[in-house]
Amino acid sequence: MAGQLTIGQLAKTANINVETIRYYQRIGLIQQPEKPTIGYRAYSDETLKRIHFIKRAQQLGFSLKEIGQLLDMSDEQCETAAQMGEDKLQLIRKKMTDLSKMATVLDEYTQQCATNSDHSHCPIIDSLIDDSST
Amino acid sequence: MAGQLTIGQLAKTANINVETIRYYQRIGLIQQPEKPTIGYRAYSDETLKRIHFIKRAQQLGFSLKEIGQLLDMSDEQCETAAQMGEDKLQLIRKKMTDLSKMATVLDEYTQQCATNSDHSHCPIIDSLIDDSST
DNA sequence: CTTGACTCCGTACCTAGGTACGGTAGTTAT
DNA sequence: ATAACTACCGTACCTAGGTACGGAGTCAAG
Repeated sequence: MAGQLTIGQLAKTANINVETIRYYQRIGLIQQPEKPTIGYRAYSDETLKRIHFIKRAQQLGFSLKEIGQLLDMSDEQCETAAQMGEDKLQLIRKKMTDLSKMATVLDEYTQQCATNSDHSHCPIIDSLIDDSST
Repeated sequence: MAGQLTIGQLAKTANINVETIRYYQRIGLIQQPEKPTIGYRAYSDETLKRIHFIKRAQQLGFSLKEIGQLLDMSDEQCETAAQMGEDKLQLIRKKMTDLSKMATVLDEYTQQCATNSDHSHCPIIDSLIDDSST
């Protein structure tokens, strides 16, 4: 069914903004259908699938640029896709350890704040000023 | 010592770009010293400390806007600082679980790629297109 | 006293991922 | 056929965190 949607219908179906679709066209992520002599441009559900792809890939942490590369790949380049996946995985793991470190330090600071009886100083502010732990 | 640095010296000491200092001044994070009639503006090591504060707070995941708020707080507002710390901590933990989910899915995909013998299809691409798991 | 390095200042540009505006053309409902 | 929606299109604007440029002033060394 469907297969022939106006940009507004496509936007609604994909749960995305019309302007975003137009933006994706501008940056070459999706193609703009030919404009018919009569009526509006018709979007196929190929395009809908493509948008779903984009959104899912975004959820996995891929940038639009990387998503473009993924979309440009044909199946022969499975290794490239796999490599990109692994690279991204590395990056995610790195981000996680970074965040973990942040959390540890922040947690320590807020704990100090909670048990702070001297109200003339704030441990958080002091820590950031004095550089005793970073 | 020191205490009287030119912007270039300050930048070098703080290991930061001159333009970045000027940017921080523009957005009000640090104050621009008065321009003397003769010579260049002189930066104190108060400013240096402030930059250190900014950089450390950034490492903890605070935005420049939030850092501005932290810097504006006097010690009476320890509770506010503590609250901001806890809020940020929550956010970090949320980010971590999100990343963890991403990693799980990505890992699964790349594993499938590694054991893929059918070279006419790439599991990563297929997964993103077919939406069988998201 | 001139050359090179540095400061000062405003303004423009950059990435990433969009959102908003405004005029015109085309479509649908009454 | 006229109002009320949409589509179409270019362009401007937004956040965040800067970086780059260009001209003019200033300073220190040779």
